Amino acid sequence: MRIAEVAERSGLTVSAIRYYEKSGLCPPISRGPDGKRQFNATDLDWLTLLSSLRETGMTLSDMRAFATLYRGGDETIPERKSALLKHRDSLAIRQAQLDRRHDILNRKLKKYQEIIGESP
Amino acid sequence: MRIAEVAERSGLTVSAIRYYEKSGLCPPISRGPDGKRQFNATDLDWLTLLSSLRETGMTLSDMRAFATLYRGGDETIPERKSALLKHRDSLAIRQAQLDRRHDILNRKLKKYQEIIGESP
DNA sequence: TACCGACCTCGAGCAGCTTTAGGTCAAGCC
DNA sequence: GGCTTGACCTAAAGCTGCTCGAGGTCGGTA
Repeated sequence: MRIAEVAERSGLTVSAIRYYEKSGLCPPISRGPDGKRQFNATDLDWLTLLSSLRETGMTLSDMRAFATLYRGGDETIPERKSALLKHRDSLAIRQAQLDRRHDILNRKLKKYQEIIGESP
Repeated sequence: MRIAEVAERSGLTVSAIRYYEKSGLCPPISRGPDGKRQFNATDLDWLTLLSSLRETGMTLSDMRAFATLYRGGDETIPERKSALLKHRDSLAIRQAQLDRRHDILNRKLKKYQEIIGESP
């Protein structure tokens, strides 16, 4: 699979994928005879998970820790699970915060509405 | 009002407030005889709104544009309203995205659960 | 009087990419 | 065959939005 396709499917950008590889977030991707990266399904899955973690606010350094666990094989699953649980909690907090901020925006919009007096 | 109090109430950090003033996101805050910033209620309101916009993903440059409109007085309210509407839409999209990512995390957790076989 | 805590400025540092410059290679067209 | 196009490559600099550290000024208090 070409890098452009992986980018589209994982939700990362091409640059971000290269950056992630360079900084050790994913194992070195195998190369074709022309030096181009050739991704397999496992690479795609991993990058998609990384994309989810990143988009939900995990830092690269936490992701690196998670990647290290991953390389440790199945016996690190309980640790990985608790890392994800912790992250899911912080995501829930963040989502609640966004909801509140959303409300504030709505109230502000309502005020503007009252001032200019058009239909919503 | 002291800067520490404004920080706590608005949700910004002390450094961020100073940074926002320096980069023209809020009008110059009045100073006491000792050179310290003295915030009034209007300053607090504005910074709280900025905080909401920022936390929901608006860029500083968009916030600057919004601040410029604000300085233009009441006749810019329709423009401000449409800016906020647009931003609220993009926030909703972002929230939906987060929900999907949240689901992905949950599925991954479920898999781990099945592998290690404990109670959820 | 000497220290503490809260503020100040300015400049450097940091995360997490993105952009740019300069290059390789295969495929498609004339 | 030669030329262009487009997708990829690397390394390095640039960007955003702060944060942190150094070094300094106050007012209050033991």
